[in-house]
Amino acid sequence: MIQINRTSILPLYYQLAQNLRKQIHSGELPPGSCLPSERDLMVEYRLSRNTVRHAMEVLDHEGLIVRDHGHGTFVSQLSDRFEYKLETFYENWDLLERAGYTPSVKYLETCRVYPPETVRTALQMNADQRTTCHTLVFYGDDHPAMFTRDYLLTESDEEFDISKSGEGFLNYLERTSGSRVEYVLADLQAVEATPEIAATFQCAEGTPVMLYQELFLDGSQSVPIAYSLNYFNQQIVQFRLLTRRG
Amino acid sequence: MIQINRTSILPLYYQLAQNLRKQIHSGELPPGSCLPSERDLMVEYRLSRNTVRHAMEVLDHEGLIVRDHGHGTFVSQLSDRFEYKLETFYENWDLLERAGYTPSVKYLETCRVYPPETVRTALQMNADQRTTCHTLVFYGDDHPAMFTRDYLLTESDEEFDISKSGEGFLNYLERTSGSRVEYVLADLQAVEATPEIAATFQCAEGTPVMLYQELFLDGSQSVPIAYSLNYFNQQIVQFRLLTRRG
DNA sequence: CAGTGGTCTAGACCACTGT
DNA sequence: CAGTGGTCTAGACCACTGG
Repeated sequence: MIQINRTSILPLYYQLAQNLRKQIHSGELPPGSCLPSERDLMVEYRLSRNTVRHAMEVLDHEGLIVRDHGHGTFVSQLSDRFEYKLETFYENWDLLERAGYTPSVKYLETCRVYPPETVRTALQMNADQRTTCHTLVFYGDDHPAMFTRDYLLTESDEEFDISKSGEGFLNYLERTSGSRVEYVLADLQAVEATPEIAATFQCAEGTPVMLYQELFLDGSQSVPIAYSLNYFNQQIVQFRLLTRRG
Repeated sequence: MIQINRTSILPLYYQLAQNLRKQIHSGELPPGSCLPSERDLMVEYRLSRNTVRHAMEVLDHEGLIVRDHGHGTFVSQLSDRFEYKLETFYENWDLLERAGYTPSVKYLETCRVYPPETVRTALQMNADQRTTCHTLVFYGDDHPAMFTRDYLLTESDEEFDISKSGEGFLNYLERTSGSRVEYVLADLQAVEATPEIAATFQCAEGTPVMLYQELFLDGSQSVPIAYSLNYFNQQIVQFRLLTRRG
């Protein structure tokens, strides 16, 4: 039960956080239940108070626990009511899993194209440059959930077929670009379903759909890596997020 | 320049963060510029390293700075490119200010109503209970930006006219409910403009608009305080958010 | 009151970056 | 190499909550 590997490369606070996360997700620590006090965890895991607090801060920021001054630390009662953890981004695949679906992907095509102007400027490109463009459809329990078009700066025209390789998009992106994706600047709009989207989602043309655009950035926030257009089928996935007071 | 009040009620890390925030917003520390190292700040403000790091963590979570291991800490180059700070929520008024508009509000009406079922269940109400309902329109530079309908649990049928009182919605909410709003569970949908919305936004009926629903919660996450329907005019305000790797 | 989380110190060592 | 941020310790005192 108590498992901290002191020789691991992983930081101790990280291992403790992961341990508690598992206990929460497994139901061992159900929503609303009380966590051991920081001092108890100190003794139990033989860690300093600051290290225990570091772990708690991580879980706190994720929205998984609530800390009540002078009272105790409790498992959030909302932990299963939002898809978007605080301040983190997700791959479409993971979003579907979090929403309780079994994800699958249909790969449509890969090609080299001159991107739309919004994409071009976001990626800081010249007008004569082309991008690699992947088009995919994600399914949740075989219902069409997301229509995705990714524009990559890399020259590679390697096909990206997640359904075959099993490789996540972020992994693929980082492997081909050599950069680590650290930030995503996202933009959310309500738009009318184009014929392409309507056919995919089996809805009427002009139906309101959510367009989620993502600009992938490295740790310096100045090197764009890719741009992504994601149309969401609201029947399958919704945007639910938990925010807190500033 | 160096101003830390050691007798203040405010924590030292908080004062340091506030100091740096001001220097960033004033342009004294422009985007991309390098902050003093943690050890320099230690000496400059006569604080321990941990306290300095605590301040940096706060700014980091806000997305205001970027920390680069072995290199330095820098002011984010995106600080003006997203409306939603990480993990925090905003009042409509503040959103408009952040987007560069001069906000104003038109107060439409206050009444006691039986709320829609989604609202009723979110607020954990019985079918025979009524809510106080406020309807407002927010303007940015006199353009209609948000159409808002708030459902409050409080009995009060006091009119809430922000344009007269100058009181923020959160303040009003906390004053009348006696609870402090600590969390907002939000839900984002693309919907067709109803006749009411179309008239307000001066767009065609059926145009896709963004519906942002908010459930206001107290610190325990178990006491609902209010529910809010916000229709956003995408011509005026967009949802742009910065997320980071989990 | 005892117990909780919140703040703070003064050290230490490590991992990483640039020159 | 010197300098940066990342992790960790072992203390201390405070502010708050409940019985």
